[in-house]
Amino acid sequence: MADAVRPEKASSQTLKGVLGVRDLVFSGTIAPGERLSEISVSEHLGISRTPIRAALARLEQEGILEAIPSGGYAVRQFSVADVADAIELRGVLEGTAARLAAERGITPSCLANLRQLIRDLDAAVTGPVETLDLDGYIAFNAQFHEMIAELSGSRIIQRELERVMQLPFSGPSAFLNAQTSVPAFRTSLVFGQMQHRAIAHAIEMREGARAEAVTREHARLARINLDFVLKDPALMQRVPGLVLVSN
Amino acid sequence: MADAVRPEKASSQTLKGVLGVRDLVFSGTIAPGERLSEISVSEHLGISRTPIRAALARLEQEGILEAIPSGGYAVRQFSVADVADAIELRGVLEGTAARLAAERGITPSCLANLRQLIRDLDAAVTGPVETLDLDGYIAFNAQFHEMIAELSGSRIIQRELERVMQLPFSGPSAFLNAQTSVPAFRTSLVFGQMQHRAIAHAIEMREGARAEAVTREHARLARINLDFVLKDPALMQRVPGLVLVSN
DNA sequence: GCGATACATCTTGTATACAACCACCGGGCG
DNA sequence: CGCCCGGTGGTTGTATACAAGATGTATCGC
Repeated sequence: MADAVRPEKASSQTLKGVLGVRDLVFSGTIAPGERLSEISVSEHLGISRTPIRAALARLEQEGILEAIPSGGYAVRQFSVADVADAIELRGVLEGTAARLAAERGITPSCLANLRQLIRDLDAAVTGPVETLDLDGYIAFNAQFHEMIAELSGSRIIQRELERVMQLPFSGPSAFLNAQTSVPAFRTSLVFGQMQHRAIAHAIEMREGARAEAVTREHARLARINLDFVLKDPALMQRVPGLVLVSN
Repeated sequence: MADAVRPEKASSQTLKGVLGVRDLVFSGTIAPGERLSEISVSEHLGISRTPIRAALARLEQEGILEAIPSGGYAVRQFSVADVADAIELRGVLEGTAARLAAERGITPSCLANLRQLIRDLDAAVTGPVETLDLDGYIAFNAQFHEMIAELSGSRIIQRELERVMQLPFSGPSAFLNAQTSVPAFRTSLVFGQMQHRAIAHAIEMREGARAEAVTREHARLARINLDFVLKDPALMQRVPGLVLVSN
């Protein structure tokens, strides 16, 4: 999603390889645990082995592939516990980012942006549940979490947070798309937005401990959504990364 | 140090490349911010460009190089604040690992291992400060921190913790080597060991909050050591990664 | 004299050919 | 009949050759 705007070093073929293999994995063409050979991938995508090699290495550090001891890569397999841990980890890191933002203070202009974002999110969830602007909420929600990372004022934390969110199911919007049709879920967005306000307020008031605690708890919303989605196979298929989860 | 025992996928040439470039960077041959071209590195190490390319990509995700927008890599430059943040980050992650270990509980055999490690560390710091077994302490200390990561019972956390420790100055033993000659430092080891005991006790007693808090604070010892080392250029040179720190 | 454009050189990105390694399979020997 | 050993296929690891892009410089025009 946001990865499309990351030129980094992949000019063309390598990027094609990354995207292609990602699709191969998330579409379920290659089963979790299955080994994938450079040559077959390169033939399948019509790209030479060299960029495929680079793409595979990238995807390994991205977390959806794992290196095999004897060489080569296999599709990484996740358990439900892994997903829960990834969510917990995101909560811990975002909580730290929020705490640092509160402790170190943020500039007035940043505060203005933060408040604007809160207003945008408010607008998206205000009114009767039927008229919620879900797409807008998802976009602003992603922006909000991105901003928390920035406000920490720490390149190191920011970088690590970006890394953790690369896992397909640990992002803040991972389970949102799946549940558009579930009524109870929509009201939970309102609750999530209350937490957003609390986080922003804590940062503004420089209440570090509160900012951290609330942000951590906020991430556990994803955990709840995960449990919910797991009960319904139809919903599971709408969460892209969940094909990697075994049991 | 512990990287030598990581075959992963680098059989020979790529590994040589990683080690070679690492040395080039840490020896100060290449200044922070300086661009390093594949061809010059490949000539310098007598290796073809292909494995060098892989090595450079590895070192980028390891954190000591950064990708240049126009292609290629440069030696990453760190500020003192970055180092402090990396230490904070390690504390947060280790704290989480310790909390999870406490909350989820550990097996009796793991507990026995943990206690044994505490005894080993005790033995290394017992007695007059002149006779401290510093090398032993460093080794057991590294083992202790590794064990905390394992006890979390989470592959995800463990993997992330390993990643963060790859930064040369964020490991638990990063500043220990440098200060063998400083008397005041040695007594701080005793204090650190008290924290080790508290962490182990908290995990055993399943006191998650305490385990997390103490482990976080324990990491800040490194922060103190950092401030101390920064005052003395002679000491700075004994911490390998500190050549990457600019101001 | 200054700016812009075109060229030259160096850089990385890509493709392909070769070598080494691992694993599997078959046959022979104990 | 089982185990060990050697061959063979396929895989990844490495080297090199080529193409495309970027950057810096020099020259030409204004």
